Amino acid sequence: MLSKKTKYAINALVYLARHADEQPIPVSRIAEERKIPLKFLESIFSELKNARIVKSKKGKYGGYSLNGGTDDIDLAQVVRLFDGAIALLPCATHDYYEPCEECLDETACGIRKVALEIRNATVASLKEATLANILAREQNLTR
Amino acid sequence: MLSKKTKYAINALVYLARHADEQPIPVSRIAEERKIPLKFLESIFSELKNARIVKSKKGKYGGYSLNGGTDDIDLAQVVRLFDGAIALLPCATHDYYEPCEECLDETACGIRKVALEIRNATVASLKEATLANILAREQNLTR
DNA sequence: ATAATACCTACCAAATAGGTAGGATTAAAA
DNA sequence: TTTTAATCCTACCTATTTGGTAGGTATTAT
Repeated sequence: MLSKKTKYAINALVYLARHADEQPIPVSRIAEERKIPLKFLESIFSELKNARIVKSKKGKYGGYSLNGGTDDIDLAQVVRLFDGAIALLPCATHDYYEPCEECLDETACGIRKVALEIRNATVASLKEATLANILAREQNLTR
Repeated sequence: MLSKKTKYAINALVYLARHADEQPIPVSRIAEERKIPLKFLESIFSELKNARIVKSKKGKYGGYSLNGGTDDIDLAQVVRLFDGAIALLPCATHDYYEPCEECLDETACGIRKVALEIRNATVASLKEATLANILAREQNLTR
């Protein structure tokens, strides 16, 4: 399960993508419209900015905007940023790799093979899910 | 990421599957061989028994054995038992379903569609991963 | 009887999740 | 130049979950 933080982040980014014309948008507006606790969302945007997924404009009439096009931001980036590794097992991740303690031969481990299979499929789906792709899915009700 | 509890459970079940001929097997033996804390593993087996995934024999020379064939037990059952829902979002699960608070039209939600896609693929992989299948993957090094 | 096992109840410490509080800094507008 | 509205920063907080431990009771083969 995704954490609330990740869910909030995704919702906020989709909101930014949907209002790409009127940016920058203040956090307060997103917090209100999407019913997300303001201070919590502020800290989320702080992390999104550090990760260069959004950029900010300070002061009055400031706010956040997407850093890059809606095609450049996908859910794999966001999930990794807030929830860490995507795989079910540390031995099946690329970025957060750790071997299992009692694994004699990792390349022969059946459990790991399942985990790798699932990880590959999940990452592929999450990478395909760019903000543009999510918006397109919402238009296209025939699914 | 799977919890340690789930990982321990999977490892213990694979151990039982691998030694299907010499059952029942005491928890102490699995704990020792797989380096799992004994008391913790005991509580895991208690849950596995409640879920009728294993069966027990009390007293001296007792222990646990698989309840059913190695084809009947798959990772979806085990993961659901210990970690709960498999999907990334509550609105994309069958058993643990909950709507999103701010979702106006769930059937049109792009994020949910991604989550459903991933869930379906993940559940399919986990169901395919029976204990028999895992053992087969370990034999078959050519993957 | 004894040894070895499952089973049961209670407790516990550390980490994580999900926030809140209070302000300092910046920049546009009046 | 003051006001307003925004980001940014530091610190704190509480509840839940995770990953165990402790200490025993009941059961069964030898």
